[in-house]
Amino acid sequence: MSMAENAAPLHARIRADIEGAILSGALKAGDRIPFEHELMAQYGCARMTVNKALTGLVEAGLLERRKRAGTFVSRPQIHMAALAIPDIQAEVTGRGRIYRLELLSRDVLPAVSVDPDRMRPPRGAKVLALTCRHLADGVPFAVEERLISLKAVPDAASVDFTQVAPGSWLLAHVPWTEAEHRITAAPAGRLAGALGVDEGTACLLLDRRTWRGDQPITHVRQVFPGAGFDLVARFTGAAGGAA
Amino acid sequence: MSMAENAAPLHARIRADIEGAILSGALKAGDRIPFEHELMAQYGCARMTVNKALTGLVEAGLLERRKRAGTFVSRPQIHMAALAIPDIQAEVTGRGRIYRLELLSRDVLPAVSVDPDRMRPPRGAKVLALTCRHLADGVPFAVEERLISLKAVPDAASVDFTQVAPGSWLLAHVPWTEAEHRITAAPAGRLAGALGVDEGTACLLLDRRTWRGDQPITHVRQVFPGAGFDLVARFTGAAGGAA
DNA sequence: ACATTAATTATGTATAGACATAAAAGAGGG
DNA sequence: CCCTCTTTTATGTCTATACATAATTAATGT
Repeated sequence: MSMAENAAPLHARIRADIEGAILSGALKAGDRIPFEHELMAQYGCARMTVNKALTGLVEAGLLERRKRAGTFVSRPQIHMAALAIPDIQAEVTGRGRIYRLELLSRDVLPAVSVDPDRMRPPRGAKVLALTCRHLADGVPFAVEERLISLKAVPDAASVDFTQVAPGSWLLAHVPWTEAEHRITAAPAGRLAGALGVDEGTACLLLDRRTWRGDQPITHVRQVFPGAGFDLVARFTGAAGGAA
Repeated sequence: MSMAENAAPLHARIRADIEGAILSGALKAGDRIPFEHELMAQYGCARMTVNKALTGLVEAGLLERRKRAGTFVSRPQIHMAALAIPDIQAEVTGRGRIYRLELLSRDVLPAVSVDPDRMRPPRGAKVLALTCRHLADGVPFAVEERLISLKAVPDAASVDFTQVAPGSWLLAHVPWTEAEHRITAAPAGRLAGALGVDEGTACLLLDRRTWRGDQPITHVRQVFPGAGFDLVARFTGAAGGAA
């Protein structure tokens, strides 16, 4: 066979056709797209194949379907972006710089309220409190203060956090189901010394909490001197879909 | 029939069972789950029904499948969060405060590079340059400097931006396909006066660009005095799935 | 005229079977 | 022992059909 046959499965082609029509503006929000039986005639396939394509587009939020009425293009996307929360070590080495970690303090504390208002606090549990400094080429890049619930992550007690960054270790060892990130700007304040900047220097504060079910896992505040670090979020509108 | 039959379709139940097993920790990353023919025996259904459940979990990123080998629980989720990019007016009124908009400047400029490195600049096109101040209860809440491509959005030339916030108007009138957000911390600098704070005050800078296809639409820099504003991102890990 | 009931229609779910495809395991040949 | 070829197996795709469900339209009874 010399012809370059269509490699993509048919349901993916149908899906791509419709997705393209919506993205290009040929189909606008509220428009009705052809009925399943029309599409199956158009593509010469079974209804299940059309249905698979349309079901996928519904899950991706591009279409809405109403029985007896038909299938319609959804209203514009929810205004959200995919924000890559950085693994600091990867971030530093990714810029071709040498990463180093310093453990400034390590304590086991009785569980103060790791989670002030959101979910039930771990009663009687203990908490591992760490302060770390991340360096790039020997220059302070970020300082983090972290609490780890030893009830949720007992293994953390025996890890040598002078070797592994707590964030990387947790990421690899502890799955989480919910996370909250809070991004603020603030002066360096009492961390100015550790960061090697003036007290008034504008810094990016990244507060991050993770849970597994309703059990808190960790709460970390990372402080980046403003000049050295941006958080970047890229978003591809409707095209992105599920993945 | 007095029994409360299972309302959920079977494929959703199968999916929920597996999702639950992964979330609860009964199944860990890398574990193999039963083959399709085992699941169809277990649930007493056809293979297509099992397949639909598993395909959905693959699209949600919970499972990976390899031919001949089987179906496996995926590695921990990609570390991304859904970050709600705020509509400032909604943000202010949502806090029960009175919103007011001031247009500080308005110019039509020849198209300087709206997009320095990413995508092709609009040749010969003109750009609408706006500077706005957002106030909450009469107090400066944010200042934004915005460029709008008049080639992409010719209607913008005739809009009265003393009445409508440019961001809200664009959101309602111009669909976009790609966006990039950059979050930084920086001192207030030359905008200190407009914000009513000291020059050195730590501020949150939100740089935001949107495109439609490869045509730039707008580029805005919004500056928030650090004390008044946080960006919050919530993320529900594996549980959330596609939607 | 109005409420109730029945028919119509598009989508939702499920089935049993078929063939294609990719990857792992096994068999043979050098 | 290494390389190649064949077989096996689980997933990937697709079909044709069936019945369920929800919403609209049409028919009917009072």
